[in-house]
Amino acid sequence: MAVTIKDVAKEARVHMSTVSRAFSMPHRLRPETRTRVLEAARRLGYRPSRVARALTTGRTHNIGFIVADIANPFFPPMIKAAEHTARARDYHLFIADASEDPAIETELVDALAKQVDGVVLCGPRIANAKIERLSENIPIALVNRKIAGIPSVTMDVVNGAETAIAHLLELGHRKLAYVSGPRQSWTNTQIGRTVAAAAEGRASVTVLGPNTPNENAGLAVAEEIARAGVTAVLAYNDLLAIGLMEGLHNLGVDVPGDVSVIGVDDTVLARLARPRLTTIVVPTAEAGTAAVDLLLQYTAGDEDFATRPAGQVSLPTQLVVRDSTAPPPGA
Amino acid sequence: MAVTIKDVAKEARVHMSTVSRAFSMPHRLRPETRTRVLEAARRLGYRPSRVARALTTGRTHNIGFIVADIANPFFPPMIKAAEHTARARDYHLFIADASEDPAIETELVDALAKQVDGVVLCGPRIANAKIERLSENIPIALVNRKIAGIPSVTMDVVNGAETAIAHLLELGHRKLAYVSGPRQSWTNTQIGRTVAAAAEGRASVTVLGPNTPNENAGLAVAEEIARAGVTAVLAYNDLLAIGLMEGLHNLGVDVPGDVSVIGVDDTVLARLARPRLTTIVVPTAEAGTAAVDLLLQYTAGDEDFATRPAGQVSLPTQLVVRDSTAPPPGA
DNA sequence: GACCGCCTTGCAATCGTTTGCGTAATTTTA
DNA sequence: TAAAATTACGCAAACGATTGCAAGGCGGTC
Repeated sequence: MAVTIKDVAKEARVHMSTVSRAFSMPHRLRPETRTRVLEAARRLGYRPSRVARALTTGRTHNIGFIVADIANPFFPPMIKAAEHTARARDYHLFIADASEDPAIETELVDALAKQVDGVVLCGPRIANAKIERLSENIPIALVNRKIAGIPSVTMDVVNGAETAIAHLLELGHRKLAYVSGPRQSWTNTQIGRTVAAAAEGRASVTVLGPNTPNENAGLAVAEEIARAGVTAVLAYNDLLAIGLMEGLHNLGVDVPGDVSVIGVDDTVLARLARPRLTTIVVPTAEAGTAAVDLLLQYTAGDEDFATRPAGQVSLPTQLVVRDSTAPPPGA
Repeated sequence: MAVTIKDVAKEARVHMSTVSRAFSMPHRLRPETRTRVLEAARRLGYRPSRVARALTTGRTHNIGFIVADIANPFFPPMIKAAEHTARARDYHLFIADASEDPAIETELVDALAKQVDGVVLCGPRIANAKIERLSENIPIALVNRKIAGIPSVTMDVVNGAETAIAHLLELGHRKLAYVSGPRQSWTNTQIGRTVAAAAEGRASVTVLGPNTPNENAGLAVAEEIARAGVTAVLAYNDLLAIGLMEGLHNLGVDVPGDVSVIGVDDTVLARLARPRLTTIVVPTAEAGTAAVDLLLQYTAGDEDFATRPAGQVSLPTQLVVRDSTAPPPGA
């Protein structure tokens, strides 16, 4: 039914191998035959079958892109950037949603392994050891996780969180809280540690969580925050922060009058929420691009990929102060 | 390197064809051999190669999912639902972002065609005639577009827009505007027509656009709206509506005091914006699910797919009234 | 003018499965 | 218990490309 290399060969009166070469090694053909073949291919509307090609070459020209939750507005810009740069390199992207579940994530890697050249794990919830094991079978690149020997791009949330805490301390806050995210999130532990260290000796820190990083969880944690008597809170991400703000509002607690709130990610939502959310902006699109480039360069060449050096990129973050932070009451 | 059907055959002391059958037609094997094979496969960690399988069967078990703009919050919930239902049917999803460009969209269909069993076009910007032509070569399902003979799921925006206009008329508005979206969008022309028809003889309608459906375009159109002297506007989608609200705010025009604004889609943003946006809610997740199910049922069986009846689904919409609509000034 | 080497192209094996066909083994039937 | 019917499994040819090898043609060199 579909037009194959054989049809083109017949049309151009050459052997299939010549047709193949017209596409993959054009310089090895006499210009005349090359154009004859290409012309025939054009006439017939021939497109090489990536499936068949993959079988012999071992390269599918596909990438798996696994995220924790597509609906989390943190991911779409990253996916978009990743898809665009992949396409520019002549690669296609499988997208899969792991639903914040390590088991699903692992299964997804295994399921995709045979039909991709590598996979990028975004905000993986899998344990390091397991990732290392998986990456023996298939090239893996990480976003928001750092493991020696595995390509990764991370956001410098340490610096971001330090800046955020400094901001709060400067405003005069002395009783802080961290609304933490998923336990398996690398970013989460990074932020948690940084908050503790940065506040050390200057303010108290209550940690609440772990929480699923969505608005409902933020909403649910509001009461606890109100009871805790803290005057400022840093949340694992914008979703939690926004849910929290809504919850506090429902409780009659004023943001930022009674308590200040800071998020992380600077998703579209941060600008839209009222009060507009002070947050740590992370370069998601750049991360997407960097991840596929790192992966592709890791899989390039034909020596065993595991022996090649794995690139590691750290992207800068920055605090953007909006309306959800202010001095504590009575200051 | 990877373990193949041959390795399993050797391990289980049977022919490869038996291994193949152990997976694809287990009932045709003696229970004893079947378990022996399956056991061997398990020991070796064997996973059939979908690539090789695709070559012989002609079915890749992959679906292409093409959207106009991944970053538009309208799409992620749809993609997520589509991916989940596809996975439940043992299919994987290629995602591609057409950047609101018909040429890219067409190219994407062609590029993906050889490695998918069908593609879902979400909010296509391609002309009907071209879609019909493409769908001769590869099964296509449509979201937010209706073409005879092609499976499609559409949102009943006609009813939604009628309700929205009725709402505005009842509030007392007599000078309306429609901020239109992309010219090639089926939804856009549906809404445009409905607005004109519903207002006929009861209110004037100014149409502004076409516009790229994002916040910036909405922001840019604000001045024109202010000058037009209308008291209520329906926008093609939430993004435009929200950008418009921001633009009006900058101009000192009060929403909903001076002009009422209604959006379409009910993305997360609608609840978050201030004033909270009155909008038409459309069932995006259901659409994603329905689209892949329609496509899969369209591609099932082995007669020529073009001869099979194409399912068409219309999903209900509904107006949710929030804070961005009110009676016109002086009413 | 014979030999050598390069350039161009054809030949055929291969990638990992599936599947129609054939045959040996087993069960059913008479 | 022999013949017929059925079942279980092996054989080998596809699927659509890639690629190492070889052969033929050609020009250049001595």
